[in-house]
Amino acid sequence: MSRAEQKEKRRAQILDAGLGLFLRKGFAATKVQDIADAVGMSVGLLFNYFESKEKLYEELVRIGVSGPQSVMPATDAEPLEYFEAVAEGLLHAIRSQPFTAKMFAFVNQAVRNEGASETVRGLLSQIDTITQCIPLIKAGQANKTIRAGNPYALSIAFWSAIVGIAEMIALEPAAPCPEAEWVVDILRAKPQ
Amino acid sequence: MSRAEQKEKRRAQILDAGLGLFLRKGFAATKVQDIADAVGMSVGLLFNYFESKEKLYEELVRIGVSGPQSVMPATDAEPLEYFEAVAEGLLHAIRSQPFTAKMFAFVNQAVRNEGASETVRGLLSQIDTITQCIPLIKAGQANKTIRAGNPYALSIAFWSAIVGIAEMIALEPAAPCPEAEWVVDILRAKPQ
DNA sequence: CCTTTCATTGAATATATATTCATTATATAG
DNA sequence: CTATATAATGAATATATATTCAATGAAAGG
Repeated sequence: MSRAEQKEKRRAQILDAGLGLFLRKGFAATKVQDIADAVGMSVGLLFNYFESKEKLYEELVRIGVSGPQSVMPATDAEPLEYFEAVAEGLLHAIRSQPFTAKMFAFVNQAVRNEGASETVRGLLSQIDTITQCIPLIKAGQANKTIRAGNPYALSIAFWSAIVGIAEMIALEPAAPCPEAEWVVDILRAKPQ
Repeated sequence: MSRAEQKEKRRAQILDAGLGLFLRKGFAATKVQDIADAVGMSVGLLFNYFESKEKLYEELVRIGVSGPQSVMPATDAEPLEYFEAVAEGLLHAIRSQPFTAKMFAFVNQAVRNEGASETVRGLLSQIDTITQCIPLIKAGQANKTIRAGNPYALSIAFWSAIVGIAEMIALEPAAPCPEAEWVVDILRAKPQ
């Protein structure tokens, strides 16, 4: 293995260990010593790969916001079907890819957490899924596939459930994952 | 106002400020200086009321686990109606009582957070609402009022939604609160 | 092989933050 | 009113943790 490959692998190990620890304990409660221990390296060495704990965190946020889970593609699909597809896709990814589950939960935790650096807040500001979904919910209400009610509140309910489930599965991968359909029923209009 | 009343009032101010800050930033990221600033007192004085930051946090957890939101009363009621009552009651409390909303979100955050002291973990260990609800969900499935599916997964979905909504409303009281009925529809069996 | 580069270490340093304490201000109780 | 208790302060101290750095080891490339 070349030096460059070694370096990249080491970097990935640190990022993965950092992701798990930041998710479980939060930024401030995670010691660089914890991360170094998790990877199996000395603290000093960790600083050869990342300038600071803050920069490591930033890098994870950067990866998170560019990942598939943060993408809300424009769509012409029927709104409720769109939410079904999003829920199916996310829950499937969460169930089958531990890294994706952790990253999804991490980003949503980072969004809520105040006191992040300016850089991090800037990266995260683009993510406001709850607000972005409101027009789609209105469209679904217009064609009677989504129930009546405050669209913002409906978006909060739907995404709270998705994010909460993701956190649970990320922290306890052995727990059974709920079905997407159940969550979509938060939005679905009752027949008649 | 007597000295004793003064002291009690001051103590309550510290607890309330601490609750808000711990909820927003987490234990480690919250500085005693932040709490003192929020109350409008010097750091030194804060230590006349609480032995340490840790003890202040413990006291909040103690209050939280003894509060109404942690109570899962035994019941003979029809299971789905029970979940309807719980959702109604909690969401109403969360909507109308900021302290309750914050406390509910705080306790659920504390439960997930690793690295708490032994004392705190002991206090929190009694709370495992998700597991406690499983028998009730099975009963509801037996009488066809709750949909088929893994009861544990159903409990996760239901409580993830409730907790997520509580966190959202606690952090942004101006946001519209979802209806209890929408959340209960995660569990509700479809007609026929 | 051997050399040279770079990964790696852990102790030393810098920094941030919890906690203490000597002192001052305030207000209660008598 | 005054004496006294206690509320209050903020600078000093202790401690924990991030970051640096000089020294060592290993292995890639010649």
